[in-house]
Amino acid sequence: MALKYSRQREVIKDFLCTRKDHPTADIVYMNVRQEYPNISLGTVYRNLTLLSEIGEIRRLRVGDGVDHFDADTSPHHHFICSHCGRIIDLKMENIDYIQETAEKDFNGRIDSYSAYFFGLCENCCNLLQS
Amino acid sequence: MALKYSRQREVIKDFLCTRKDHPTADIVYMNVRQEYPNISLGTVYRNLTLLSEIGEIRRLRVGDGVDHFDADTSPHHHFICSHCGRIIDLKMENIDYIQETAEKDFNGRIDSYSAYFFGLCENCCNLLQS
DNA sequence: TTCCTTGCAAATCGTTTGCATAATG
DNA sequence: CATTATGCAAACGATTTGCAAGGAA
Repeated sequence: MALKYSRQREVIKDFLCTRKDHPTADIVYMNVRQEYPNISLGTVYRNLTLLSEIGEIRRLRVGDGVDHFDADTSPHHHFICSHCGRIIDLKMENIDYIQETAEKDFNGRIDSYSAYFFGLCENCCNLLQS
Repeated sequence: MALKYSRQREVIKDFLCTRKDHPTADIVYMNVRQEYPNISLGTVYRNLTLLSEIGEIRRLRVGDGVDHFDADTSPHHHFICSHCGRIIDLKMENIDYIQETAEKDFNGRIDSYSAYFFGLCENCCNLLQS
């Protein structure tokens, strides 16, 4: 299964790189279609899956029932606004020791973890208190 | 929307309390049906949703595309085996300070967080190395 | 009698897949 | 030429919903 070049894949990746709001497949589709009008939704899904399998992007399952995608593959955590659903990158100190904490009393092997934070984003905070 | 008693809801809740493996709606349905043969899947979904909304159970979205349910609503974290998919309760020291860590550089309000750990469970560890 | 809950089936939503065709190496 | 990728549409799996009938307060 050697990878072959595809214009569609390039456009998808490029688009994702311009965004830091973790778009869904559908959002990617709608945007990419403006530059590449007859791309199909299936192709978008296939490429997003492929790109995340080879580690070029990350697939985020934040619990809202829809997959989100992130071109930033560096280790970082996310905040999800319970009001508007926005997903925001968190810049925070390393918390990898929670993995060691979890390993202490566990019979098995822990390889990774994911941490999601929930609450109100700055926008919604202001909006709701006014 | 005052809550009225329903036998179905009781049976669902009772069943969930007997399990610590975080079953899906479908598993709940199949089991409950043995005691209550003509319950419908829709009713199971409706009650699981209702029960989690009033805080009597917890809905877990671990990222496998299916919702799992947990009768244990006390704060605790979960481990998901990447090989067999099993979801296991973790008994571990409190790590709530990761929320404070996250709050430090964040403009907004963080109310909660969820942490999931991934790897191989004890069973699969042994299985795969033999 | 009010209105919450049910069973049933159809609908919805996000995602995946089969297939014939097009593009890459 | 061999093989991967595409567009399209149909299929899929999990979950939700509309509706008429049943049951609790």
